[in-house]
Amino acid sequence: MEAIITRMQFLVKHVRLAKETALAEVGIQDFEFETLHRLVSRDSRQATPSELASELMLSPAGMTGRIDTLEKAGLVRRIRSEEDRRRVDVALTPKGHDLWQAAMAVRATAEAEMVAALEPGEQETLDGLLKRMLVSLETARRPS
Amino acid sequence: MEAIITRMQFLVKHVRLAKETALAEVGIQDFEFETLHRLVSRDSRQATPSELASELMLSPAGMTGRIDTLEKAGLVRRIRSEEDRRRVDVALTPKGHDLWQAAMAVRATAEAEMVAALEPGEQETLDGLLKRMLVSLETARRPS
DNA sequence: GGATAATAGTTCGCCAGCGAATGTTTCGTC
DNA sequence: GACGAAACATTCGCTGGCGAACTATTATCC
Repeated sequence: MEAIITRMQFLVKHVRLAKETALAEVGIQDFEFETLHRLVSRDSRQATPSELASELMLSPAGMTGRIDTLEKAGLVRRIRSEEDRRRVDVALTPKGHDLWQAAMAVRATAEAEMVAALEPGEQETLDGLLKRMLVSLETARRPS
Repeated sequence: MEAIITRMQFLVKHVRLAKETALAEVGIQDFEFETLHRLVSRDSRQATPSELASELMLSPAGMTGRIDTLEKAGLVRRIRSEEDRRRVDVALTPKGHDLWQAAMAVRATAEAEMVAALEPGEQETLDGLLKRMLVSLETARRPS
């Protein structure tokens, strides 16, 4: 039981390092890519910092920092919302979209390396188990 | 396939946060506990920084920082090796051992929460899959 | 309708970890 | 036996992220 967590931690760390070195070839960092990825997965290609922060399990302060970096690199731009002027929309720039696309290719190979040890059927089993654990955690956290 | 990695990352992050808040009650941080834990799991109750660094997947510089913190807190002490004077042995102090023991209790409950969603049999399945992925990564990394 | 609370984002100070460079000590080799 | 290479740990500068305090805007309620 304890082994499960330890092993997962190592696997995650391993894959993160592999991904980082792979992404370096495209000239982008892991946390930048991850943020762009969340943006792209949205229909509108944009989201508020709060939404991103919660999806990425990041503190608001940390999110601001990330967006700063991305904006300075020209991959993203901030747009103050008109209806609610407290809010800010983070929108993907064309440059950001291009870089995301380039990064997608190298990322896939880096991540595939880890799962390659398992048969397709086993991968499904694994995914199912992980999903159930996640769902259980989400629902357990709700009442708080 | 991509989902597997994403879910694992979230689970790991989740359990790390839960563990951190739990460990705070005992007055110890996650990275401190993790280091103590590695020390305790050794017969001699001590290890060199390099050994710890590789076991914890940490850079040498990061390891030095951790040991500094632990030493300042009196949980650990540095002993220069006599045979090889480049080496340093990190040894657990009585205080360190006590704190580790207290931390073990709260940690267990925090980590168990995550795995609780699965039946014992499923836990074994999961552990087996994870283990195989780890072994595969280790052996693949060897030739480099 | 004006005081008060809640919400969204940012700033500030701090910390753990990294990479690169450094100081020591030991090993290999000639 | 001396000298260059390798091994260990550390220092230094930097960076991403966090919590707490702050600002600005909107919602609530008497």
